[in-house]
Amino acid sequence: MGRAATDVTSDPELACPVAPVVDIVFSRWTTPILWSLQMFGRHRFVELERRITGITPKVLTQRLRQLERDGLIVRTYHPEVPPRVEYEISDLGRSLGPLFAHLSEWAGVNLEQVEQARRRYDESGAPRG
Amino acid sequence: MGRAATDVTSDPELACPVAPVVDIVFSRWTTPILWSLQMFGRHRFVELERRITGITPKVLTQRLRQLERDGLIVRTYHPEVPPRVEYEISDLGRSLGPLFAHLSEWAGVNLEQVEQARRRYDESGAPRG
DNA sequence: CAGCATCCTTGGGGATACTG
DNA sequence: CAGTATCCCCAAGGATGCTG
Repeated sequence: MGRAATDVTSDPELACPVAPVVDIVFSRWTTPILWSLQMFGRHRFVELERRITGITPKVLTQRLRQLERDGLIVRTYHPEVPPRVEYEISDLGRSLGPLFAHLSEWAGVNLEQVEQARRRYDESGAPRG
Repeated sequence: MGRAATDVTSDPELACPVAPVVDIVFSRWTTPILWSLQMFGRHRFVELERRITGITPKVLTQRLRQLERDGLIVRTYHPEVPPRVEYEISDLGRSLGPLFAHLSEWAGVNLEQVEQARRRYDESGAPRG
């Protein structure tokens, strides 16, 4: 799915062991989706659509399918009128929790440094050479 | 840089605290680059180009600039003939180490489950509804 | 409601060629 | 060597409209 070119895994020695995870967990929009399901529980399609600002239904569908296929979320179809579909995080998806915590902790500690570096670079740091 | 649309941070309450990190750390090709510098130390441009299979010089330059701007790597220009440029990881970049370890540990434990889920989905799991 | 179909746009990357 | 400069392409993503 997606970026075949990133598949550096073909060369075992030089492979970056993080690469496979990136395609699974950090595709566009996936972290807000997983985050929403993780934090606020079960969601219907529209609820996700509303919660995640800016996403279009088409793309939301695509991402949900991908996440379902990867086993990170569970989709439940209720054959009613009007139809109702619910998405919830799976155990596998929940296992990403500590990882996300780690990530947001890193952000909390270091994001300011990154922005500082950017300011410095933009003012005077243009590459000499 | 890149995906402005992902900037869900505008809405504080619903914001996914992980989102900002994603743009910084998990852009395309950044993890192999950081991984190489982290694991094998200082690199010249060609060395990186050779180590990271499939990347083009143009894109490598782009990513290196981005990482330098974000303060995750340090670029050193040696005014010699022929010119020599060296890239190394910064302290800030090195602070991602535990995170990467966490990621690759998650991969080790759960990647097989993901692939299993995919196989199951592809065989019989097409969304009913 | 929860989507799928269709059309269209865009810009990230790829390929190639060229300099200081 | 370490990049820039161009050109080009395609697939992710947006917009819109329609169904079970």
